[in-house]
This record gives sequence, C-alpha cells and structure tokens, in this order.
Amino acid sequence: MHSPELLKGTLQTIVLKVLKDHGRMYGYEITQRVKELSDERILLTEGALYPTLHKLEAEGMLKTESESIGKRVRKYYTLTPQGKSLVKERVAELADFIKTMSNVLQVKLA
Amino acid sequence: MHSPELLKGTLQTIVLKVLKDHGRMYGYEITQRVKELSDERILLTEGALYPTLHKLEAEGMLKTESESIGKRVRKYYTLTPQGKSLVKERVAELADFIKTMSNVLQVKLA
DNA sequence: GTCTAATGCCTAAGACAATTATGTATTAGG
DNA sequence: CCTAATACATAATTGTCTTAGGCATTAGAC
Repeated sequence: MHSPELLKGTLQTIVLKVLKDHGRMYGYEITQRVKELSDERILLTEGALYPTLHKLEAEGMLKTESESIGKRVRKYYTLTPQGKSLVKERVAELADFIKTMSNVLQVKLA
Repeated sequence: MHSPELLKGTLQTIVLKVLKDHGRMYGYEITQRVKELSDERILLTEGALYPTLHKLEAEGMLKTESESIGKRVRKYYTLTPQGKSLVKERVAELADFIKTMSNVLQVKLA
C-alpha cells in the first residue's frame, strides 16, 4: 500500500479512466479493478469512492442505472459525453504531472 | 502550473531530493531550483515550504545554519545522516507510486 | 445450521497538507 | 522614487481523504 497522501487528487482521474476503459461498472467493481490494476497497491476506500461517484454524477459526468441482483441492488455508472471529455483532460494532466515529477526526482521510468 | 491537489504528499520528497542533489541550500533557493527543474510547473508556495522545512528540522532530518548576507539573514539547510536515509525511502516510494499510476492509467512514459 | 468473509451501498466526523492571505524587511533596477 | 525580486515567517481557511460508523445480502467453511 502506498502512502495514502500521495493518492490525493488522483481519485477522480482513476475512477474516470477505469470507467472509460471498462464501460459500465458499479462501485464495488471499481475498487476491485483498481486493486487489480495497481497490484494491490491502491485500495480505494468506500468513504472516498462513493462521495466521488456522487459528485461526478451531480456534475453530469456520469449517469447511473440501478439493477437488482437477487435482493441486492447494484448501481451502475457510465460516462456521459461530458465525462468522456473530462477523462482525457484529467489523464493528460496527471500524465504530465508524472513526467514533471520524474524530472524533478530524476527517476528513470522503465 | 499543475492542479495543486496533485502535489499533496510530494512536497517533503521534493525538498529532500533537491537538498540531496545540491547540498546546502536556503529556502528561497529551493523554490527557484524546483521551479527550474519542473519547467515552471511546480511553484512551491512559502506557506507550504517553510512549515515543511521546520518540520523536517524538528524531526532531525535537516540541520540549519544562519548566515548574514549584508543585512539580510539566510537560513541554510543541510541533510543529516537520518535525512539522507529518509530521501532514499521517500524517493523510492514516490517512484513506485508513479509506476503504479502509470499502470493504472496505462500511460506511456517516454 | 451457523458464523464469517465477502459483496454492496451509504454518510459523518475528523485529520492533514496545502493554499491563500498576511506581515516584515532588504536589495536591485528602471 | 517606486516596484519587483529576494528572504524569512505565521494564521485562517479549504479540500480531499481516512477513519469510523451503519445497514443488508450472499457464499462458503466447519
């Protein structure tokens, strides 16, 4: 697990990007996917994830559909067209940030 | 300038690393060096820098010497042996974080 | 058959690092 | 003379996240 401080500011970008690549997903699924992609290093907490999803929805970046699985309800999220634009922006921004940090730290990126 | 949220958690690492590479430095000098290394993208604010330097000093990671330049006083910071260990840790941690993020975002790092 | 871990959603209180806003003072340059 | 750059510093506020709750269903172990 990474020092959680480093994750700050990256959560929205991660969520958006995973949704872009995978399409329709529900909250829990997103946490699992990120866990997998990050090799257990990024463990999204629910207290951070759900507020973020709700915020992105309120801003019109995501739309939702609820689906019943047995007696359980799943809430699926999909990117809106606006959301798709935002992903590009955010990913570009974070990629640029990563490159800048690599320069400053003079770290080689294999 | 980057979205400032992304910087969170990286400030200590940046300061430590710059001090390791350049040796004895004073606060203002650090801001200028980081600005240069980051191609104007990372502009350390004083409200963040000085508290960080003081904190690292209080933890025994840095030692200080004051020097008079004309009527002005400069406070020079140098890494202690403990500080040198910390740099390695922090840089390794951040490098690992960067790699993880690159995987999750599937960004190519030229 | 019962108990635990995993699945699945959610909100609220608090921590923490950084931004923004100040304050003070010196020095170089137009 | 006045402004921008140099140089230090602290306080109030902001924002994102962690921690800590709460609720309910389902699969699997024993």
